[in-house]
Amino acid sequence: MPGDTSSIVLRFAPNPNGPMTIGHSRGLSINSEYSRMYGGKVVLRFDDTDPKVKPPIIDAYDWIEREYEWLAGKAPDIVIRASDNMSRYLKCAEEMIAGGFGYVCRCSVEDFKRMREEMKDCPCRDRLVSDTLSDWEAMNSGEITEGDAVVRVKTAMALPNPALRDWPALRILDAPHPAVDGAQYRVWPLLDFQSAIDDHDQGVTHIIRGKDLMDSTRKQTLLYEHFGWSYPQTLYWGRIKVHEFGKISKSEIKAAIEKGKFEDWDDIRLPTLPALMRRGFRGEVIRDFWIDLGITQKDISISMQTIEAFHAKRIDSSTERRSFVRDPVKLTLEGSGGPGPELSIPKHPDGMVQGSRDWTVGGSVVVQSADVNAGSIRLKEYADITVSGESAAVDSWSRTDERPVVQWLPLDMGRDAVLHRPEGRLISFESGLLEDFELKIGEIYQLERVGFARLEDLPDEGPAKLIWLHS
RNA sequence: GCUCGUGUGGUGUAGUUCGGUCCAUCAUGAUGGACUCUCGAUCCGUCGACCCGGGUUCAAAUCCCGGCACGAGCACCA
Repeated sequence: MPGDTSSIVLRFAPNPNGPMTIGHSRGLSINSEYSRMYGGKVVLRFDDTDPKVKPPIIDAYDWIEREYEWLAGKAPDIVIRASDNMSRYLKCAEEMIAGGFGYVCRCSVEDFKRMREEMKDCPCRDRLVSDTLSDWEAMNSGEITEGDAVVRVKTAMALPNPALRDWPALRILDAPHPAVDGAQYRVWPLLDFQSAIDDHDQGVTHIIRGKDLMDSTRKQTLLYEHFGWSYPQTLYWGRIKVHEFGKISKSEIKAAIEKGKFEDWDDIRLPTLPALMRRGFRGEVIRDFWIDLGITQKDISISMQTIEAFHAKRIDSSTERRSFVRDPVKLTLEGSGGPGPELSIPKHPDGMVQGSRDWTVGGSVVVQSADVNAGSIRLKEYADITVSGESAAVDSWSRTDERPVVQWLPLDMGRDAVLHRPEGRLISFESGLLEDFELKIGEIYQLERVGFARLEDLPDEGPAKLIWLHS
């Protein structure tokens, strides 16, 4: 990391207009990891100064703090809401106007766009400071209506980069803010202005952000020069795309939820952090995954499968096994001798999880219907059998030949369960019998020959609810 | 259109600052085999890349010039 790293201050600044998504998780992982490496601090700042186009959701402040902790493994060092700093932004704006490096512009959007293209000064640019100051007051008092004026930072209209030419800093918005008292403010700062002031006020030393914000850095640097501040060191990462999800838009997800296309923000088909949490992903594994990828400015495109493979590898050795027989068929066992009714099966085949699952085998067992077609099968860890109709003859207790090994359950050991599994735009429901041994809500199990799943609910009445994690 | 950024196997990366130690690293993937009473894991092998074209040089992934491709910004969004 460049610059003085003796006591770094980083920041992570989401908009609380929904929970975080997998996209945010990269930014947060990288910021929190750098903070850990250098013994620095992270400011969690809610950039919530657009009550109109991206209105904050009041619950999202808490969601995000929880998600932060889940992913980073610790709470943020400082939590700030931009909407609490409104008076500071307005004061800075006034100072900017009074200092002559900002002005109130009353041109229409189209007119200004044209002047920007033609590199021509806007007529509002060279008005007397006193005139533009009175316009500023009029903006705040309500004499100027929404859309009729904007405060711009005076840079230069001849700048080669069109994005930098007299960029907009504040605008009028007549909309209530859910976290701010009523109609207290009319003029709200845009991101580049708000964030620039906050970074300075909060003593941010390093900014690590997506390279789509490179022009923000340049805009804000120009503003810092006006104020005589020095800009933080800045690092960028490239665009990230997850194949399965494409572009993620919180407002589109919100609309889809309202239309009933998804259950809620934690619908298991969604790329949100609540959905990932619900499926049983572990925050520190997701974090390690992003850190493994590193930060480069290259645009990258990864598959959810890559994340899942990484996750499976990390949790495998600490995840207990359970049997889950889908589409079960009941078989009556006919045979004598054998190991007796008590059976002990390890919680994990390699013994990384100590202990065993103790089964009591009665006269009946269940196997998956697709497995009985093979005729001769081996009930794993138990017996070689040959199926005929609804009964099965035990050929041998020990493994004697190459017949397929199948999952099974003593009938009395199973309880009804439904596995919920995201299948693209749909959710599939697979019913079966789940091994009823030391089940705990919230726990992740590897369902043998099926995959990893989280046990979400274990009602007294009705089937247990399993949520698919990954294979 | 203007501005900025990025190009290394299918995917993600190391190496580029300061040219040689790079017939290019590691992981994942694909594939062949061994092993295994779930999936897998493990072990052995194989496949596969420096965007293109010039230039400088004894020597270029690395430096220079010119293309090309992709991405982002040019919002009264964040």
